[in-house]
Amino acid sequence: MKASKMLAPTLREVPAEAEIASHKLMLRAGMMRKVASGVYTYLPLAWRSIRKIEQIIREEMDAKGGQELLMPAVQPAEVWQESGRWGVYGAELWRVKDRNGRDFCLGPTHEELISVTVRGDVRSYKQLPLLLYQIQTKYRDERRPRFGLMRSREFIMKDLYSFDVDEAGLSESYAKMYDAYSRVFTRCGLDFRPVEADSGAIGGKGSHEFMALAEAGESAILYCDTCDYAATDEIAGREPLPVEPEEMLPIEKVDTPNCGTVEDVAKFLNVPTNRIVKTMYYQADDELVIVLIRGDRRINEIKLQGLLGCNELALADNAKIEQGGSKVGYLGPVGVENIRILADAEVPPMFNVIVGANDGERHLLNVNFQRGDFRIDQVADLRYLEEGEQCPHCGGHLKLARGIEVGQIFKLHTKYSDSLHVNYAAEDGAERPMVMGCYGIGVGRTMAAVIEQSHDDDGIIWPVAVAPYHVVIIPVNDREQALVDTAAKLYDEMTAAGLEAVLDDRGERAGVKFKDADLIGYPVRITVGAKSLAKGCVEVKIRKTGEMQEIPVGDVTAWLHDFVQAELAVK
RNA sequence: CGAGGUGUGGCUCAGUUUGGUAGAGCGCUGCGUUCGGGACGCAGAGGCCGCAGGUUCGAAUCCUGUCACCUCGACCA
Repeated sequence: MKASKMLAPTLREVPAEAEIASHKLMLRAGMMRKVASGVYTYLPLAWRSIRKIEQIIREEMDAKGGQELLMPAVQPAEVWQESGRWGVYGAELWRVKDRNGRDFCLGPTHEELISVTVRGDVRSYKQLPLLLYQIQTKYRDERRPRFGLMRSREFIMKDLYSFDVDEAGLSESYAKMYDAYSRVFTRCGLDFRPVEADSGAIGGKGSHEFMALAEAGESAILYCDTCDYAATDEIAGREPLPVEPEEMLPIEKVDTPNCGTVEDVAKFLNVPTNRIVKTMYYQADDELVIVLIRGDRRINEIKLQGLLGCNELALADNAKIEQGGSKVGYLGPVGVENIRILADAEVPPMFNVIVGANDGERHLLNVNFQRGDFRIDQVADLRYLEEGEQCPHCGGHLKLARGIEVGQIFKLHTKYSDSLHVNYAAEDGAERPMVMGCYGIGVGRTMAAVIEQSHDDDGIIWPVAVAPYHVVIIPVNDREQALVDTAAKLYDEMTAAGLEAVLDDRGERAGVKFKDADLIGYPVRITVGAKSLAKGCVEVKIRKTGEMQEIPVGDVTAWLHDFVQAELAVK
């Protein structure tokens, strides 16, 4: 590619829309442009990287026996109604109507369609297992698109679906994908961790997310500093630690004016926040429920929603709660009737806790569940684990990190094969539901994650495997014919050798070319200058290390070939 | 969905308070000088100031509406 004709409009200034490094750099390097909120055009440089990531994915999926197909982005409402998700998916499902007013959606995922496809054409256990995948544009009408390709409304995703005869088969498929995903992200040059995860709206039990570690990541993960435990903060949980027994004291009601928060109460009564039990009212669909949790903990609404099995979950309106002397900030479980009370597992064993009194600005001291002071209908793990807590596996210390979710794998079991009747005839002739799994990779997000992890003040530092090009060749002065000729010769030679080269033949000064080369992040830069050429050499600079060396003109192509091969070898 | 903010040339922004016929830097075009880390000079091109109404002799500027975009929040009783 000649730089003079390449559509890579680099910017000196950062467009106002960008917040994080990867987004800024993609805009500045002339890789992408915004069309609407969360909707982008991929310019040629970005598209080359994306195609490389896709190719890596294809190779690894195919290596596990995956077959690529392509389903439509536009999906009729009927199949979503059949699976029951038309009603529960919510506002993120991008719904559209055709000219006749019939409902469709732009697919956010393809469990429904793949199920319909498979149930129509797969009948026998002899055809299983089956691994089908596509790389396709997905749509999610995010309430808040942000960070460029990190969270966009239209994005490219690889989604693979596995169909097996039984759970053992699913476990095998799942293990294959776990391995394939690890290879994909390793080849892309990412620093990542697979972590135990919640299966969210997709449903089913058993899931891992592949997290690219990055401060700009939107997800929090907890991992152990001793063993290999790692989980998203959404699902991380552990058994409560044993509590030291105490003598149960008589309940006492005390005034706690202007103490509407746990911190206020703790300060006012001079006790630690973990002596307090918070009483939270939630609206779960049509039901009002109470959740009790230790004062220094945070309720994990994902766990709560999972327990309740509701579609909508939110803190209840104050108006609904504040009846008969109760006041938000001074709520408690004692004496409450007709409302279901859930408690985090840490709560029941506690002694002499402080709760709101449901009576103006007062709290109760020395309340004990074990004495029957209040009722609990259901106990469960409902909280977030915090950094520094003991690891649930080994007792080591948990650390918190942020990550970008670049992939997730799920065991769906028979969730969709049941609702969508994806059955097969087993060896004994009986009809059984197929056991399914689904496995996604955010392609654009993977590219953004690579940049997020690999850049410096000057620009992107592409790993060779996903770099738009391998090398840029810069004649340092366009008016010296020997330099121009040598650069052109190298360019032809490298291109003929199958290397991906850009010849910077623009009539720019050297400084501009160097700046752009660093910004765009070519792994290798070859500078053709008079001094080196006098010795029959060119300068070769490796972007990643900054390492510079002079190599004879006749040897550079071979050198580059070896360099690229070495970088592409999976570590 | 709630709160705040911003819409002026391809990009970054000034001008809006106090209405008077549209600016700067970067980028772009041409010429010249320069030429190894975002050069300089001269000459140009490019904007119905988001859109629609209104007030006014006159609106980028004031008023009303609307759209888009950005940020924060949507959570601890």
